[in-house]
Amino acid sequence: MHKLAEAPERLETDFADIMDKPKKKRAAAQLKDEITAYKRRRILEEASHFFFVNGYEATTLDSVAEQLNVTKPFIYSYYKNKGELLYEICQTGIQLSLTALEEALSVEGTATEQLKIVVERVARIIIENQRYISVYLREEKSLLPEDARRIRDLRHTFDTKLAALLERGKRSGEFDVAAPSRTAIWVSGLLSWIALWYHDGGRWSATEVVMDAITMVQKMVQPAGGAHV
Amino acid sequence: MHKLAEAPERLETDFADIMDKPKKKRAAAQLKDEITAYKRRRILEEASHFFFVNGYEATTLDSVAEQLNVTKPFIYSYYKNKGELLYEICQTGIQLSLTALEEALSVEGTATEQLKIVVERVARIIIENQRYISVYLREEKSLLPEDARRIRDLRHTFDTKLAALLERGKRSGEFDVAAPSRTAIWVSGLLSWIALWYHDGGRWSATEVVMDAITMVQKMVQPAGGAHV
DNA sequence: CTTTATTTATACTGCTTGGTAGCAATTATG
DNA sequence: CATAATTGCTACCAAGCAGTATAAATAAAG
Repeated sequence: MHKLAEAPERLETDFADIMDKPKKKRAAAQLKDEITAYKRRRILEEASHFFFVNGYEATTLDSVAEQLNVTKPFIYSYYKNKGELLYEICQTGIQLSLTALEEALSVEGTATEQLKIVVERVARIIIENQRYISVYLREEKSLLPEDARRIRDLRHTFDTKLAALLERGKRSGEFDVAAPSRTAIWVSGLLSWIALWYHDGGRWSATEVVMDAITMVQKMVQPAGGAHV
Repeated sequence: MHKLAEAPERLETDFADIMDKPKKKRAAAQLKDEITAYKRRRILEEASHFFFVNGYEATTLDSVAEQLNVTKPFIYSYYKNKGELLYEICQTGIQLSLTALEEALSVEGTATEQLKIVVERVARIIIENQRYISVYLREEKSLLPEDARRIRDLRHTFDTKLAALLERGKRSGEFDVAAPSRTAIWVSGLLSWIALWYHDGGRWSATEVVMDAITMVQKMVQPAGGAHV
């Protein structure tokens, strides 16, 4: 389930330090960093689970530690406090969505084709990372103001790039949108809503939800005269 | 700002008691009940404000009391505990939306006309009662299971009635919706999203948001061949 | 003007929990 | 194997807060 090999996200390596030491030590240091990163990820996963199920304030770090079969000070040696944990969770969720959008936008195609790919990929990412994203949507008020700000900036970037795509489709005549920047917010809202609403093992499968989302968004931008082909 | 005259919602009057007493006493008892109801409303308002801004768990009843220039035991003489306050807030928000929907549905007209009225009125109610509704969306996990259940039932009623309207429009050929019950959920989600996203004094006015919501929903149900007239 | 009932405040408790100081165990190093 | 360094744990504290027992103040009743 959790392969250690699976790439730590951030190796906070000290370059000066690395260059000073022989190869063996460097390799050892890298492995250690990977292990550290892995531990951080595991803590984050379990924390996000509890935050998702019980809410941020109602979750005790003792319960998170217990789930990991460690103790609270263990967590504190990897994160400076509870708030940092929340920030990482929220940031991760939004960053993943933004990355998914950017990757989808890099696929060549008409605005219509691109929009479909965007909605499909982002919706999938949102479902896969539901915990992270819904924790963000619910607990934004628990973030430190500067942390909340940073994440809001990411969301704004998301909306802006989406708006640019709609603008392109509008100019090409594929879409009928009065104000692309405003429509982008509704589309982005529709996608976010999935995180709050989707329930694993619920009435509808992930695939059905993704397909529905595509249909809904297509209709939201479709010209009154019918879909562009 | 807060007129006492403005009708208490629930007069928990004991009828047997009332019938036993002369008119004067009955009138006095009624006034007392109105005052009690008013106090309850004021507590609820301030509590919802704090829950909205800081979150449920992060809000202390001492701070709510201070805002009202009373003390914590005062609150406890009108609500049995913090959880009851949360329940009333969440319930109020969803009940208002449902009532708005039902009233809108009682207006005669084609499915297209009715849908427009529904979206307009519900969106307005959601904006006006944003605090109550967004507290519900964010703090559902903090509710007691049975309370959460009761409110989910209200939401389900909402979605079902909305689906019936879409079904009617589908049969009349006004709407193009593959599965009304599923589309209803997206529409209901779009409306709920307003509570999380709208910001008083933000970039867009309440009226603009309502108009946008109408447009979006109309497009979501509009047949590929263009809007029905 | 008493007396009784109601309403609100004072003052407290018990518990939870974020966070930490200092110790034990484990691992790496020469 | 001895020593150094890292990593994790035990045991604790201080603060915050939901909830309450009880007294004071106020209003109603006679």
